[in-house]
Amino acid sequence: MPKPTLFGAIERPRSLPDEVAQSVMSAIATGALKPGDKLPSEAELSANFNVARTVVREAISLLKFDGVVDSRRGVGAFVANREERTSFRISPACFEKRREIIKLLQLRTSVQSGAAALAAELRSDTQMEVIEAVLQELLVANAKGPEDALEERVEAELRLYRLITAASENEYFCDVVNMIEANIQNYLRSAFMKNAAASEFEPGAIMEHKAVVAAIKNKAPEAARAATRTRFTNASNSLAARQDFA
Amino acid sequence: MPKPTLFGAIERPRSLPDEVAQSVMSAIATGALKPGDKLPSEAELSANFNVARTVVREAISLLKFDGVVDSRRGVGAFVANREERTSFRISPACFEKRREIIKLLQLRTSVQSGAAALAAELRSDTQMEVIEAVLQELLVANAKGPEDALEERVEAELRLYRLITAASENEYFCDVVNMIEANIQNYLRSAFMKNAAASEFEPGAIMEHKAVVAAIKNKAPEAARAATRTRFTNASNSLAARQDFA
DNA sequence: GATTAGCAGTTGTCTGACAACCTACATTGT
DNA sequence: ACAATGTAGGTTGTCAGACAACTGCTAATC
Repeated sequence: MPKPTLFGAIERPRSLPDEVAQSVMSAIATGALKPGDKLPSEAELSANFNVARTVVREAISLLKFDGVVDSRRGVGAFVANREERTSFRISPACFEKRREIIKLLQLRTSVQSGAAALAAELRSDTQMEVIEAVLQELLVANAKGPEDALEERVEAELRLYRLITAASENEYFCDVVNMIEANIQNYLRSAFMKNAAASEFEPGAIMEHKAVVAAIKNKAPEAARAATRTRFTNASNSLAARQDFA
Repeated sequence: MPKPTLFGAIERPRSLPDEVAQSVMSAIATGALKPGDKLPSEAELSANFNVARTVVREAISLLKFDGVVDSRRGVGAFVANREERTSFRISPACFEKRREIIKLLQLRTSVQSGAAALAAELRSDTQMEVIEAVLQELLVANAKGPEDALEERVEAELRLYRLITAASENEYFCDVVNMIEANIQNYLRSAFMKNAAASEFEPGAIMEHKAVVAAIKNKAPEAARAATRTRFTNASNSLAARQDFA
Protein backbone atom coordinates (compact mmCIF):
# COMPACT_ATOMS: atom_id res chain seq x y z
CA MET A 1 0.00 0.00 0.00
CA PRO A 2 1.38 3.40 -0.94
CA LYS A 3 2.37 5.24 2.16
CA PRO A 4 0.00 8.10 2.91
CA THR A 5 1.74 11.44 3.05
CA LEU A 6 1.31 11.74 6.77
CA PHE A 7 4.31 13.93 7.26
CA GLY A 8 5.71 16.45 4.85
CA ALA A 9 9.10 15.67 3.45
CA ILE A 10 11.80 16.91 5.78
CA GLU A 11 14.39 19.13 4.23
CA ARG A 12 17.74 17.46 4.40
CA PRO A 13 20.66 19.77 4.76
CA ARG A 14 22.18 20.22 1.37
CA SER A 15 25.84 19.50 0.93
CA LEU A 16 28.28 22.17 1.95
CA PRO A 17 29.98 22.43 -1.45
CA ASP A 18 26.61 23.11 -3.05
CA GLU A 19 25.88 25.87 -0.62
CA VAL A 20 29.25 27.48 -1.09
CA ALA A 21 28.93 27.22 -4.85
CA GLN A 22 25.49 28.78 -4.78
CA SER A 23 26.68 31.55 -2.52
CA VAL A 24 29.51 32.45 -4.86
CA MET A 25 27.18 32.06 -7.82
CA SER A 26 24.67 34.49 -6.39
CA ALA A 27 27.45 36.95 -5.68
CA ILE A 28 28.22 36.80 -9.37
CA ALA A 29 24.56 37.03 -10.34
CA THR A 30 23.97 40.12 -8.24
CA GLY A 31 27.05 41.79 -9.63
CA ALA A 32 28.99 41.82 -6.38
CA LEU A 33 31.58 39.91 -8.35
CA LYS A 34 32.01 41.09 -11.92
CA PRO A 35 33.70 39.28 -14.81
CA GLY A 36 37.44 39.57 -14.44
CA ASP A 37 37.31 40.00 -10.68
CA LYS A 38 39.48 37.77 -8.58
CA LEU A 39 37.76 35.49 -6.13
CA PRO A 40 39.05 35.37 -2.58
CA SER A 41 41.65 32.69 -2.17
CA GLU A 42 40.53 29.24 -1.16
CA ALA A 43 42.00 29.80 2.28
CA GLU A 44 40.01 33.00 2.73
CA LEU A 45 36.78 31.45 1.52
CA SER A 46 37.36 28.48 3.74
CA ALA A 47 37.76 30.85 6.69
CA ASN A 48 34.77 33.00 5.76
CA PHE A 49 32.36 30.11 5.31
CA ASN A 50 33.96 28.22 8.17
CA VAL A 51 34.40 25.04 6.15
CA ALA A 52 37.39 23.00 5.13
CA ARG A 53 39.33 23.92 2.04
CA THR A 54 38.31 20.68 0.36
CA VAL A 55 34.72 21.89 0.50
CA VAL A 56 35.64 25.20 -1.06
CA ARG A 57 37.65 23.39 -3.70
CA GLU A 58 34.69 21.23 -4.68
CA ALA A 59 32.50 24.30 -4.90
CA ILE A 60 34.96 26.16 -7.10
CA SER A 61 35.46 23.11 -9.27
CA LEU A 62 31.74 23.06 -9.98
CA LEU A 63 31.82 26.67 -11.10
CA LYS A 64 34.88 25.98 -13.21
CA PHE A 65 33.07 23.06 -14.80
CA ASP A 66 30.38 25.42 -16.03
CA GLY A 67 32.87 28.02 -17.17
CA VAL A 68 31.58 30.51 -14.61
CA VAL A 69 35.02 30.97 -13.12
CA ASP A 70 38.47 30.22 -14.40
CA SER A 71 41.32 29.41 -12.07
CA ARG A 72 45.02 29.51 -12.74
CA ARG A 73 47.44 27.71 -10.51
CA GLY A 74 49.66 30.02 -8.59
CA VAL A 75 47.49 33.02 -9.34
CA GLY A 76 43.90 32.61 -8.27
CA ALA A 77 40.38 32.14 -9.53
CA PHE A 78 38.62 34.73 -11.64
CA VAL A 79 35.06 35.33 -12.72
CA ALA A 80 34.71 34.49 -16.40
CA ASN A 81 32.76 36.41 -18.97
CA ARG A 82 29.16 35.41 -19.24
CA GLU A 83 29.68 34.40 -22.85
CA GLU A 84 32.21 31.78 -21.89
CA ARG A 85 29.88 29.52 -19.98
CA THR A 86 30.06 26.02 -21.28
CA SER A 87 26.84 24.63 -19.91
CA PHE A 88 23.20 25.48 -19.89
CA ARG A 89 21.32 24.67 -16.74
CA ILE A 90 18.13 25.78 -15.15
CA SER A 91 18.49 27.22 -11.71
CA PRO A 92 15.95 26.03 -9.17
CA ALA A 93 15.28 29.66 -8.41
CA CYS A 94 13.48 30.09 -11.70
CA PHE A 95 10.60 28.03 -10.46
CA GLU A 96 9.88 30.42 -7.68
CA LYS A 97 8.38 32.94 -10.01
CA ARG A 98 5.80 31.42 -12.28
CA ARG A 99 6.51 34.09 -14.79
CA GLU A 100 9.78 32.29 -15.41
CA ILE A 101 8.03 29.07 -16.30
CA ILE A 102 6.47 30.75 -19.30
CA LYS A 103 9.91 31.70 -20.56
CA LEU A 104 11.06 28.16 -20.12
CA LEU A 105 8.09 26.90 -22.10
CA GLN A 106 8.88 29.38 -24.84
CA LEU A 107 12.29 27.83 -25.21
CA ARG A 108 10.84 24.37 -25.15
CA THR A 109 8.34 25.30 -27.85
CA SER A 110 11.16 26.44 -30.09
CA VAL A 111 13.27 23.37 -29.58
CA GLN A 112 10.43 20.92 -29.81
CA SER A 113 9.24 22.45 -33.07
CA GLY A 114 12.62 22.08 -34.63
CA ALA A 115 12.85 18.50 -33.44
CA ALA A 116 9.44 17.71 -34.91
CA ALA A 117 10.45 19.10 -38.28
CA LEU A 118 13.59 16.98 -38.33
CA ALA A 119 11.60 13.97 -37.21
CA ALA A 120 9.19 14.43 -40.09
CA GLU A 121 12.14 14.35 -42.41
CA LEU A 122 14.19 11.54 -40.92
CA ARG A 123 11.86 9.21 -39.07
CA SER A 124 12.02 5.50 -39.80
CA ASP A 125 8.90 3.42 -40.27
CA THR A 126 9.42 1.55 -37.03
CA GLN A 127 9.81 4.82 -35.15
CA MET A 128 6.55 5.96 -36.71
CA GLU A 129 4.78 2.86 -35.51
CA VAL A 130 5.90 3.40 -31.95
CA ILE A 131 4.87 7.04 -32.07
CA GLU A 132 1.42 6.15 -33.31
CA ALA A 133 1.07 3.50 -30.63
CA VAL A 134 1.86 6.02 -27.92
CA LEU A 135 -0.56 8.49 -29.41
CA GLN A 136 -3.16 5.76 -29.18
CA GLU A 137 -2.34 5.26 -25.52
CA LEU A 138 -2.74 8.96 -25.00
CA LEU A 139 -6.17 8.91 -26.64
CA VAL A 140 -7.30 5.99 -24.51
CA ALA A 141 -6.09 7.63 -21.32
CA ASN A 142 -7.70 10.87 -22.31
CA ALA A 143 -11.05 9.19 -22.84
CA LYS A 144 -11.04 8.14 -19.20
CA GLY A 145 -11.19 11.75 -18.13
CA PRO A 146 -9.04 13.85 -15.82
CA GLU A 147 -10.07 12.11 -12.60
CA ASP A 148 -9.10 8.58 -13.46
CA ALA A 149 -6.09 8.84 -15.68
CA LEU A 150 -4.31 12.10 -15.07
CA GLU A 151 -0.91 10.60 -14.35
CA GLU A 152 -1.30 8.10 -17.15
CA ARG A 153 -2.14 10.79 -19.64
CA VAL A 154 0.64 13.14 -18.63
CA GLU A 155 3.09 10.28 -18.82
CA ALA A 156 1.90 9.28 -22.28
CA GLU A 157 2.18 12.82 -23.56
CA LEU A 158 5.68 13.06 -22.16
CA ARG A 159 6.67 9.82 -23.85
CA LEU A 160 5.11 10.84 -27.12
CA TYR A 161 7.16 13.98 -27.50
CA ARG A 162 10.27 12.29 -26.24
CA LEU A 163 9.92 9.74 -29.01
CA ILE A 164 9.34 12.42 -31.59
CA THR A 165 12.44 14.20 -30.43
CA ALA A 166 14.43 10.99 -30.56
CA ALA A 167 13.28 10.46 -34.16
CA SER A 168 15.05 13.69 -35.10
CA GLU A 169 18.29 11.74 -34.86
CA ASN A 170 19.86 14.71 -33.15
CA GLU A 171 21.00 14.08 -29.62
CA TYR A 172 21.26 17.77 -28.85
CA PHE A 173 17.54 18.23 -29.24
CA CYS A 174 17.00 15.18 -27.06
CA ASP A 175 19.29 16.48 -24.36
CA VAL A 176 17.73 19.92 -24.21
CA VAL A 177 14.17 18.62 -24.16
CA ASN A 178 15.12 16.01 -21.61
CA MET A 179 16.65 18.54 -19.32
CA ILE A 180 13.79 20.99 -19.49
CA GLU A 181 11.33 18.21 -18.82
CA ALA A 182 13.40 16.85 -15.96
CA ASN A 183 13.45 20.22 -14.27
CA ILE A 184 9.76 20.79 -14.73
CA GLN A 185 9.01 17.33 -13.41
CA ASN A 186 11.27 17.80 -10.43
CA TYR A 187 10.10 21.15 -9.28
CA LEU A 188 6.52 21.33 -10.39
CA ARG A 189 4.85 18.39 -8.75
CA SER A 190 2.55 20.89 -7.19
CA ALA A 191 -1.21 20.96 -7.08
CA PHE A 192 -0.99 23.95 -9.37
CA MET A 193 0.67 21.91 -12.05
CA LYS A 194 -1.74 19.05 -11.67
CA ASN A 195 -4.62 21.39 -12.17
CA ALA A 196 -2.94 22.77 -15.22
CA ALA A 197 -2.44 19.28 -16.60
CA ALA A 198 -6.06 18.41 -15.96
CA SER A 199 -7.17 21.39 -17.99
CA GLU A 200 -5.49 19.86 -21.02
CA PHE A 201 -8.17 17.22 -21.31
CA GLU A 202 -9.93 19.04 -24.09
CA PRO A 203 -10.85 18.08 -27.63
CA GLY A 204 -8.74 20.93 -28.95
CA ALA A 205 -5.52 19.71 -27.37
CA ILE A 206 -6.12 16.22 -28.66
CA MET A 207 -6.66 17.48 -32.17
CA GLU A 208 -3.38 19.32 -31.99
CA HIS A 209 -1.51 16.23 -30.88
CA LYS A 210 -3.02 14.33 -33.77
CA ALA A 211 -1.98 17.04 -36.19
CA VAL A 212 1.61 16.81 -35.06
CA VAL A 213 1.73 13.04 -35.48
CA ALA A 214 -0.02 13.19 -38.82
CA ALA A 215 2.47 15.68 -40.18
CA ILE A 216 5.34 13.48 -39.14
CA LYS A 217 3.68 10.49 -40.72
CA ASN A 218 3.26 12.42 -43.95
CA LYS A 219 6.89 13.48 -43.86
CA ALA A 220 5.86 17.11 -43.90
CA PRO A 221 8.50 19.02 -41.93
CA GLU A 222 6.91 22.46 -42.14
CA ALA A 223 3.52 21.15 -41.11
CA ALA A 224 5.07 19.31 -38.21
CA ARG A 225 6.92 22.41 -37.13
CA ALA A 226 3.80 24.56 -37.27
CA ALA A 227 1.59 22.01 -35.55
CA THR A 228 4.05 21.54 -32.74
CA ARG A 229 4.38 25.24 -32.21
CA THR A 230 0.64 25.64 -32.16
CA ARG A 231 0.26 22.90 -29.60
CA PHE A 232 2.89 24.13 -27.21
CA THR A 233 2.04 27.78 -27.59
CA ASN A 234 -1.55 27.00 -26.69
CA ALA A 235 -0.48 24.96 -23.70
CA SER A 236 1.69 27.80 -22.53
CA ASN A 237 -1.04 30.37 -23.07
CA SER A 238 -3.67 28.38 -21.23
CA LEU A 239 -1.23 28.04 -18.36
CA ALA A 240 -0.61 31.76 -18.27
CA ALA A 241 -4.34 32.50 -18.42
CA ARG A 242 -5.20 30.40 -15.39
CA GLN A 243 -6.77 32.08 -12.40
CA ASP A 244 -4.22 30.68 -10.00
CA PHE A 245 -1.30 31.89 -12.04
CA ALA A 246 0.59 34.32 -9.88
CA MET B 1 54.94 42.76 -31.86
CA PRO B 2 52.77 39.69 -31.90
CA LYS B 3 54.89 36.69 -31.17
CA PRO B 4 55.32 34.50 -34.23
CA THR B 5 54.05 30.97 -33.71
CA LEU B 6 57.54 29.53 -33.67
CA PHE B 7 56.61 26.61 -31.49
CA GLY B 8 53.32 24.85 -31.40
CA ALA B 9 51.39 25.21 -28.21
CA ILE B 10 52.47 22.60 -25.70
CA GLU B 11 49.73 20.48 -24.31
CA ARG B 12 49.41 21.11 -20.62
CA PRO B 13 48.28 18.16 -18.61
CA ARG B 14 44.62 18.57 -17.90
CA SER B 15 43.53 18.41 -14.32
CA LEU B 16 43.21 15.01 -12.77
CA PRO B 17 39.60 15.43 -11.65
CA ASP B 18 38.60 16.24 -15.21
CA GLU B 19 40.28 13.15 -16.51
CA VAL B 20 38.69 10.94 -13.91
CA ALA B 21 35.29 12.48 -14.57
CA GLN B 22 35.64 11.97 -18.29
CA SER B 23 36.76 8.42 -17.80
CA VAL B 24 33.73 7.59 -15.70
CA MET B 25 31.55 9.55 -18.10
CA SER B 26 32.74 7.57 -21.08
CA ALA B 27 32.15 4.36 -19.17
CA ILE B 28 28.56 5.48 -18.85
CA ALA B 29 28.36 6.59 -22.46
CA THR B 30 29.61 3.29 -23.78
CA GLY B 31 27.20 1.40 -21.58
CA ALA B 32 29.82 -0.24 -19.40
CA LEU B 33 27.95 1.44 -16.57
CA LYS B 34 24.19 1.42 -16.96
CA PRO B 35 21.62 3.54 -15.12
CA GLY B 36 21.09 2.14 -11.66
CA ASP B 37 24.53 0.56 -11.50
CA LYS B 38 26.66 1.27 -8.50
CA LEU B 39 29.93 3.00 -9.09
CA PRO B 40 33.03 1.59 -7.45
CA SER B 41 33.63 3.18 -4.08
CA GLU B 42 35.76 6.26 -3.93
CA ALA B 43 38.52 4.25 -2.33
CA GLU B 44 38.49 1.75 -5.18
CA LEU B 45 38.45 4.43 -7.85
CA SER B 46 41.24 6.23 -6.08
CA ALA B 47 43.28 3.03 -6.13
CA ASN B 48 42.41 2.20 -9.74
CA PHE B 49 43.30 5.61 -11.10
CA ASN B 50 46.18 5.97 -8.66
CA VAL B 51 45.07 9.38 -7.45
CA ALA B 52 44.04 10.76 -4.10
CA ARG B 53 40.49 10.39 -2.93
CA THR B 54 39.99 14.15 -3.07
CA VAL B 55 40.55 13.99 -6.80
CA VAL B 56 38.00 11.24 -7.18
CA ARG B 57 35.59 13.18 -5.02
CA GLU B 58 35.89 16.27 -7.18
CA ALA B 59 35.28 14.19 -10.28
CA ILE B 60 32.21 12.54 -8.80
CA SER B 61 30.90 15.87 -7.60
CA LEU B 62 31.04 17.17 -11.15
CA LEU B 63 28.98 14.26 -12.38
CA LYS B 64 26.56 14.74 -9.52
CA PHE B 65 26.25 18.38 -10.45
CA ASP B 66 25.01 17.40 -13.89
CA GLY B 67 22.69 14.74 -12.54
CA VAL B 68 24.68 12.00 -14.24
CA VAL B 69 25.22 10.14 -10.99
CA ASP B 70 23.49 10.28 -7.66
CA SER B 71 25.32 9.48 -4.45
CA ARG B 72 23.88 8.56 -1.11
CA ARG B 73 25.98 8.80 2.01
CA GLY B 74 26.64 5.47 3.61
CA VAL B 75 25.58 3.60 0.48
CA GLY B 76 27.46 4.62 -2.61
CA ALA B 77 27.14 6.44 -5.93
CA PHE B 78 24.80 5.26 -8.66
CA VAL B 79 24.38 6.05 -12.32
CA ALA B 80 21.24 8.13 -12.80
CA ASN B 81 18.72 7.77 -15.57
CA ARG B 82 19.51 9.74 -18.65
CA GLU B 83 16.29 11.70 -18.27
CA GLU B 84 17.38 13.08 -14.93
CA ARG B 85 20.28 15.13 -16.17
CA THR B 86 20.00 18.68 -15.03
CA SER B 87 22.37 20.37 -17.42
CA PHE B 88 22.98 20.60 -21.11
CA ARG B 89 26.55 20.82 -22.21
CA ILE B 90 28.45 20.20 -25.37
CA SER B 91 31.22 17.69 -25.12
CA PRO B 92 34.47 18.67 -26.81
CA ALA B 93 34.36 15.31 -28.52
CA CYS B 94 31.53 16.46 -30.73
CA PHE B 95 33.83 18.73 -32.62
CA GLU B 96 35.98 15.86 -33.75
CA LYS B 97 33.43 14.73 -36.26
CA ARG B 98 32.27 17.54 -38.44
CA ARG B 99 29.04 15.76 -38.97
CA GLU B 100 28.22 16.72 -35.38
CA ILE B 101 28.63 20.40 -36.08
CA ILE B 102 25.70 20.27 -38.43
CA LYS B 103 23.55 18.88 -35.67
CA LEU B 104 24.65 21.64 -33.39
CA LEU B 105 23.78 24.22 -36.00
CA GLN B 106 20.36 22.65 -36.41
CA LEU B 107 19.72 23.25 -32.76
CA ARG B 108 21.01 26.75 -32.99
CA THR B 109 18.77 27.48 -35.95
CA SER B 110 15.76 26.40 -33.95
CA VAL B 111 16.61 28.43 -30.90
CA GLN B 112 17.66 31.50 -32.80
CA SER B 113 14.46 31.49 -34.82
CA GLY B 114 12.36 31.43 -31.70
CA ALA B 115 14.39 34.22 -30.19
CA ALA B 116 13.97 36.34 -33.31
CA ALA B 117 10.21 35.90 -33.21
CA LEU B 118 10.07 36.98 -29.60
CA ALA B 119 12.38 39.88 -30.34
CA ALA B 120 10.06 41.06 -33.09
CA GLU B 121 7.27 41.09 -30.58
CA LEU B 122 8.99 42.60 -27.58
CA ARG B 123 11.87 44.72 -28.79
CA SER B 124 12.13 48.28 -27.52
CA ASP B 125 12.93 51.17 -29.81
CA THR B 126 16.36 51.66 -28.33
CA GLN B 127 17.16 48.00 -28.80
CA MET B 128 16.11 48.34 -32.40
CA GLU B 129 18.44 51.27 -32.93
CA VAL B 130 21.39 49.30 -31.62
CA ILE B 131 20.52 46.32 -33.78
CA GLU B 132 20.33 48.47 -36.87
CA ALA B 133 23.64 50.11 -36.01
CA VAL B 134 25.35 46.74 -35.75
CA LEU B 135 23.79 45.64 -39.02
CA GLN B 136 25.30 48.74 -40.55
CA GLU B 137 28.70 47.78 -39.15
CA LEU B 138 28.27 44.38 -40.68
CA LEU B 139 27.49 45.88 -44.07
CA VAL B 140 30.53 48.14 -43.93
CA ALA B 141 32.81 45.29 -42.93
CA ASN B 142 31.33 43.11 -45.60
CA ALA B 143 32.03 45.70 -48.27
CA LYS B 144 35.73 45.46 -47.46
CA GLY B 145 35.81 41.90 -48.69
CA PRO B 146 36.95 38.66 -47.09
CA GLU B 147 40.65 39.46 -47.08
CA ASP B 148 40.59 42.69 -45.13
CA ALA B 149 37.77 42.35 -42.66
CA LEU B 150 37.10 38.72 -41.95
CA GLU B 151 37.43 38.92 -38.21
CA GLU B 152 35.57 42.19 -38.10
CA ARG B 153 32.69 40.80 -40.07
CA VAL B 154 32.39 37.58 -38.08
CA GLU B 155 32.47 39.57 -34.89
CA ALA B 156 29.74 41.92 -36.09
CA GLU B 157 27.52 39.06 -37.13
CA LEU B 158 28.00 37.43 -33.76
CA ARG B 159 27.10 40.64 -31.99
CA LEU B 160 24.09 41.21 -34.19
CA TYR B 161 22.45 37.92 -33.32
CA ARG B 162 23.41 38.20 -29.70
CA LEU B 163 21.58 41.50 -29.55
CA ILE B 164 18.56 40.07 -31.28
CA THR B 165 18.48 37.24 -28.80
CA ALA B 166 18.81 39.66 -25.91
CA ALA B 167 15.83 41.60 -27.24
CA SER B 168 13.69 38.52 -26.76
CA GLU B 169 13.74 39.32 -23.05
CA ASN B 170 14.20 35.64 -22.32
CA GLU B 171 17.44 34.75 -20.64
CA TYR B 172 17.11 31.09 -21.50
CA PHE B 173 17.41 31.81 -25.19
CA CYS B 174 20.40 34.01 -24.44
CA ASP B 175 22.10 31.33 -22.39
CA VAL B 176 21.62 28.59 -24.96
CA VAL B 177 22.78 30.71 -27.86
CA ASN B 178 25.68 32.00 -25.82
CA MET B 179 26.79 28.54 -24.92
CA ILE B 180 26.59 27.16 -28.42
CA GLU B 181 28.51 30.13 -29.76
CA ALA B 182 31.12 29.86 -27.02
CA ASN B 183 31.77 26.26 -27.87
CA ILE B 184 31.98 26.89 -31.58
CA GLN B 185 34.32 29.82 -31.00
CA ASN B 186 36.50 27.82 -28.67
CA TYR B 187 36.94 24.74 -30.72
CA LEU B 188 36.61 25.91 -34.25
CA ARG B 189 39.28 28.50 -34.68
CA SER B 190 40.64 26.36 -37.42
CA ALA B 191 41.53 27.27 -40.95
CA PHE B 192 38.56 25.23 -42.02
CA MET B 193 36.22 27.49 -40.14
CA LYS B 194 37.86 30.63 -41.44
CA ASN B 195 37.37 29.44 -44.97
CA ALA B 196 33.77 28.72 -44.19
CA ALA B 197 33.31 32.19 -42.76
CA ALA B 198 34.90 33.77 -45.79
CA SER B 199 32.42 32.03 -48.05
CA GLU B 200 29.65 33.94 -46.33
CA PHE B 201 30.67 37.16 -48.03
CA GLU B 202 27.94 36.89 -50.59
CA PRO B 203 25.07 39.16 -51.56
CA GLY B 204 22.61 36.43 -50.65
CA ALA B 205 23.74 36.16 -47.07
CA ILE B 206 23.58 39.90 -46.65
CA MET B 207 20.08 40.03 -48.00
CA GLU B 208 19.03 37.43 -45.48
CA HIS B 209 20.51 39.35 -42.60
CA LYS B 210 18.64 42.43 -43.76
CA ALA B 211 15.41 40.48 -43.95
CA VAL B 212 15.76 39.35 -40.36
CA VAL B 213 16.37 42.86 -39.09
CA ALA B 214 13.56 44.29 -41.19
CA ALA B 215 11.07 41.78 -39.82
CA ILE B 216 12.04 42.65 -36.27
CA LYS B 217 11.72 46.33 -37.06
CA ASN B 218 8.23 45.74 -38.48
CA LYS B 219 7.26 43.77 -35.39
CA ALA B 220 6.47 40.77 -37.56
CA PRO B 221 7.24 37.68 -35.48
CA GLU B 222 6.44 35.08 -38.10
CA ALA B 223 8.48 36.84 -40.74
CA ALA B 224 11.38 37.16 -38.32
CA ARG B 225 11.16 33.49 -37.46
CA ALA B 226 11.11 32.43 -41.09
CA ALA B 227 13.89 34.78 -42.14
CA THR B 228 16.13 33.63 -39.35
CA ARG B 229 15.54 30.00 -40.15
CA THR B 230 16.29 30.66 -43.80
CA ARG B 231 19.51 32.42 -42.96
CA PHE B 232 20.86 29.80 -40.61
CA THR B 233 19.69 26.86 -42.63
CA ASN B 234 21.52 28.25 -45.63
CA ALA B 235 24.64 28.83 -43.61
CA SER B 236 24.51 25.28 -42.36
CA ASN B 237 23.90 23.88 -45.81
CA SER B 238 26.73 25.80 -47.41
CA LEU B 239 28.99 24.51 -44.68
CA ALA B 240 27.93 20.94 -45.29
CA ALA B 241 28.38 21.34 -49.03
CA ARG B 242 31.97 22.48 -48.81
CA GLN B 243 34.65 20.41 -50.45
CA ASP B 244 36.75 20.20 -47.34
CA PHE B 245 33.89 18.99 -45.22
CA ALA B 246 34.85 15.58 -43.95
C1' DG C 1 9.70 -14.03 16.84
C1' DA C 2 10.39 -9.20 17.04
C1' DT C 3 13.38 -5.71 18.60
C1' DT C 4 17.70 -3.89 19.39
C1' DA C 5 22.61 -3.30 19.36
C1' DG C 6 26.67 -3.56 17.03
C1' DC C 7 29.68 -3.98 12.85
C1' DA C 8 31.60 -3.18 8.42
C1' DG C 9 31.42 -0.31 4.48
C1' DT C 10 30.56 4.24 2.19
C1' DT C 11 30.18 9.06 1.62
C1' DG C 12 30.94 13.77 3.76
C1' DT C 13 34.06 16.79 6.15
C1' DC C 14 38.28 18.19 8.46
C1' DT C 15 43.29 18.86 8.98
C1' DG C 16 47.90 19.25 7.61
C1' DA C 17 51.38 18.81 4.43
C1' DC C 18 53.86 19.20 0.11
C1' DA C 19 54.31 20.08 -5.04
C1' DA C 20 53.72 23.11 -8.98
C1' DC C 21 53.25 27.51 -10.34
C1' DC C 22 52.97 32.66 -10.75
C1' DT C 23 54.01 37.49 -9.38
C1' DA C 24 56.79 40.88 -7.63
C1' DC C 25 60.85 42.35 -5.72
C1' DA C 26 65.65 42.16 -4.73
C1' DT C 27 70.18 40.86 -6.44
C1' DT C 28 73.76 40.73 -9.53
C1' DG C 29 76.58 41.42 -13.56
C1' DT C 30 77.59 44.33 -17.35
C1' DA D 1 71.37 52.67 -15.87
C1' DC D 2 69.67 48.38 -17.27
C1' DA D 3 68.73 43.67 -18.25
C1' DA D 4 69.00 39.02 -16.70
C1' DT D 5 68.73 36.11 -12.77
C1' DG D 6 67.52 34.48 -8.43
C1' DT D 7 64.57 34.47 -4.40
C1' DA D 8 60.45 34.87 -1.34
C1' DG D 9 55.69 34.74 -0.60
C1' DG D 10 51.21 33.60 -2.02
C1' DT D 11 47.90 30.50 -4.61
C1' DT D 12 46.12 26.47 -6.68
C1' DG D 13 46.68 21.31 -7.28
C1' DT D 14 47.47 16.93 -5.12
C1' DC D 15 48.35 13.77 -1.47
C1' DA D 16 47.66 11.28 2.99
C1' DG D 17 45.20 10.20 7.01
C1' DA D 18 41.61 10.76 10.24
C1' DC D 19 37.00 11.16 12.00
C1' DA D 20 31.85 12.03 11.59
C1' DA D 21 27.40 10.70 9.64
C1' DC D 22 24.92 7.39 7.63
C1' DT D 23 23.23 2.75 5.67
C1' DG D 24 22.43 -2.17 5.41
C1' DC D 25 23.18 -6.35 7.43
C1' DT D 26 23.87 -9.56 11.16
C1' DA D 27 23.92 -11.30 15.60
C1' DA D 28 22.62 -10.81 20.21
C1' DT D 29 18.83 -10.09 23.37
C1' DC D 30 14.40 -10.08 25.48
